[in-house]
Amino acid sequence: MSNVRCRIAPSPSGFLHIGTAKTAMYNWLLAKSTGGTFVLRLEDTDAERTDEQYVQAMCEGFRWLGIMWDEGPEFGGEPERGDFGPYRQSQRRELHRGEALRLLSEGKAYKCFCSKEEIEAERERATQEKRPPRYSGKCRNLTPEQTAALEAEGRSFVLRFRVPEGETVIHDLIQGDVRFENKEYDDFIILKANGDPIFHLAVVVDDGHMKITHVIRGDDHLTNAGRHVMLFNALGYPLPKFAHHPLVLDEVGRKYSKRLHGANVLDWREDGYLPETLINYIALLGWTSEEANREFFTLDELKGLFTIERLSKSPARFDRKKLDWLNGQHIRRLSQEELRDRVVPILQKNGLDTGIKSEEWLTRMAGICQEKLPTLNHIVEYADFFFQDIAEYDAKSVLKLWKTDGAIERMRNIQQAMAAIEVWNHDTLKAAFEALTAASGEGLGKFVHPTRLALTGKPVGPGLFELTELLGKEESLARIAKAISYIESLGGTPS
RNA sequence: GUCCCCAUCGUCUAGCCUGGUCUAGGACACCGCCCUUUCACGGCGGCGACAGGGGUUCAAAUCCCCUUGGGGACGCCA
Repeated sequence: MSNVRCRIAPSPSGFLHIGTAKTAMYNWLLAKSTGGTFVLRLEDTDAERTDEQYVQAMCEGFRWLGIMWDEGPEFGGEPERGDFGPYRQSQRRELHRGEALRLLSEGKAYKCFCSKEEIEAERERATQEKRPPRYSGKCRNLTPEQTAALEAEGRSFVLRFRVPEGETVIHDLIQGDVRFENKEYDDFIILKANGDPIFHLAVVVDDGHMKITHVIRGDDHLTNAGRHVMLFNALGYPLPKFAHHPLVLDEVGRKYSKRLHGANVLDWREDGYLPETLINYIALLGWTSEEANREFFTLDELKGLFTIERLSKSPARFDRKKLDWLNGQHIRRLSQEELRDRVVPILQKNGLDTGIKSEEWLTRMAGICQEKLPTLNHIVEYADFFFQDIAEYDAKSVLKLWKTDGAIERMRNIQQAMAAIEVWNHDTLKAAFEALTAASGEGLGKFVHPTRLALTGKPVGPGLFELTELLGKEESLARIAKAISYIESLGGTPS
């Protein structure tokens, strides 16, 4: 058991963002690969943007991916776990306040009476004059008398951190040493006028008190890390190790916006992707295995292979095509039973009554589709004909396969051959079709494709003999008969 | 505007730290061919990159600098 403790500290804003998922997974992986502890802490300090429903939605994302926490808040009926709670930032307000006040008493923070409007105006002026927008430090050197006087006036104040002189270095596990001149930071607020802590204070206090040893997070926090290091030092907490990884970029290379489809990891569930696929893909979005030329990983395998050292410094774009490929790989790796269980609900959701078939039959159905499915959702396209009559035949295929000379004769031959089969299975069907081709001297495809059209209404799907066996003799013959009368109704055939 | 980070095929990357083994390897995508009942899978092959410029060095994708490009941060949001 190591003492590694890492955390994911998302702000519950509605759903689990793909970038948050990636950060969470790397932290989880570090914890799991070292026998450490993975903590979930909700950064719900911003009351206006927090809602229990958001928490639920986000945690469902984690749950789907299989990234569970060792310590975390009570949630969805489960009790709080861990000795460092509470795990909701909003419930740690007094601690944050206390630490802020401690900094104040130690002279490491000071009261600032500037109004929001003043600050904003200042910032605007700076931006217009193309200066960096920073707090002027106006209240930094207020005398105790001035402070008392302002307070007596009833002016509200915030607490600002007194940024020390010098330089701050972050020994980042991914980025290397990153140096900041402290001048680059203004005296940032740590406690709002209403007494709530500001993010920077809250994270540092919480990370400190929760004994977090490693902070892996997006490099949008790299500049914040400077503030945090100063705060850790001022508060007298030991410094955790930092690792800032690049953000997930969308397909055009921008920060993956939360408005984009796919920003929510559950969008992918919706689209028929396996959680295994997302795990694998997200891992690859910034990490490579030491073992060269390998892309397929399960969560469990990742657990054994993950090291921070193999995390990449450069940002990666999201590539849908590669995700699709990976999804196919993972689908093919499922057992037929697993695939069945994942695919049946999708059929049901699409109004197909799977209850009319046995479990065993559904397993076989999943099996014959397995090699073909790019996503789980494609099951509808590949197997709907098993559960309902054919509404219409694919027009293009009709033109190509049925609206031709000899189409009817061909179908009748097929009908005859099929009707004559006594033991109805893949092999006997195949033999019957082969006999047909032998007799006609034509390729197998000449018989297979029209039959597929008759049986499924489509040009694509599972292997014909497999599907026909599963459809059953009676139903298959009924559909062939129906197809023949349809072809007849087509009327004259062009030459 | 200021600061920070990044930079190898279209995309994800290996290699870079510890220069020579790199006429730069793999994967996705794309294009051929093969297998084949379509699609998919699989097999084989092809296309395709060290951003540019300066150094350092006998030797640079690998080290240094500049430029360019991309990203991020500058809230009483987190």
